[in-house]
Amino acid sequence: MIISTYNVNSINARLANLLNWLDKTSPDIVLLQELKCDFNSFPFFEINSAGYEAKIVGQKSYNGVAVLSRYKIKVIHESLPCFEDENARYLETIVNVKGKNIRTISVYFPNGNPPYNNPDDTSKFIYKLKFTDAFYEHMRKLLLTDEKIVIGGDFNVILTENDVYNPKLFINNALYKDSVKRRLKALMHLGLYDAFRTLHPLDNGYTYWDYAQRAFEQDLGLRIDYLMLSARAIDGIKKCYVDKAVRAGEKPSDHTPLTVELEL
DNA sequence: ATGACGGTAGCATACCGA
Repeated sequence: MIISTYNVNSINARLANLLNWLDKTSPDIVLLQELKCDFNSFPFFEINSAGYEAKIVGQKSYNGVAVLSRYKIKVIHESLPCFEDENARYLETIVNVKGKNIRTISVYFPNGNPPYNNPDDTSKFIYKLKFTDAFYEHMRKLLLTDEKIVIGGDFNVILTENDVYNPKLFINNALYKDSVKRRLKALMHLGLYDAFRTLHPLDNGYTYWDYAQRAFEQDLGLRIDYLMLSARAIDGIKKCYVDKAVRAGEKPSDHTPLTVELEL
């Protein structure tokens, strides 16, 4: 079972890139973020033709998340329960793989930094914390069960100094604030396992490089995309890796896919 | 502190991102 998470930064701008990657790597389940399109603009025909069912929560211009699968997908939640949100950031599904259920969640956490033209505006940061708190509350309930759960997403959190090319540059950044890191650690203490770190304690594991200043060529990256697995799911882990070739390819997203291989 | 650079909306330039 191969499961990937990928922030595509517009699925329509990334369609050739995405289809090429699906063809080459053939994941069973893909969790996408930042579709940047509404339901009617989503390329269902092309995705279905590639052999994948797609369930999506769309939004014009911003956000948008999807679950793609070679197996049947049942939608459970199209937004975070108990959280009023106009943004499309959360999709929870159950995928039935040869009689076994796996709960899959695609999530796009808020960035939280202020707009450039208003650096004192904390409203986006407050929204980020509220979204994260609501996510925690939902996970607390979900993780009382004994299910196989795989969460893939752009968490917009730099957890440690090993997850960023130059920690000093991010001291005042919303991705690296203590209150944000504390919340991600609290989530993990509920029983979510960081698949990449479990297998690779020392590698940087960057999944994002800024488009500007040739950041990718210099490996000025951030590890902000995560695959978080419940205990039952991490039990079967075989491999976990970042697919840097996609970021190096034609017309890339600023993120690259992160993949886990598991026994169900 | 600002702007790289890229995407969207929509037609010039503003907003968003991490």
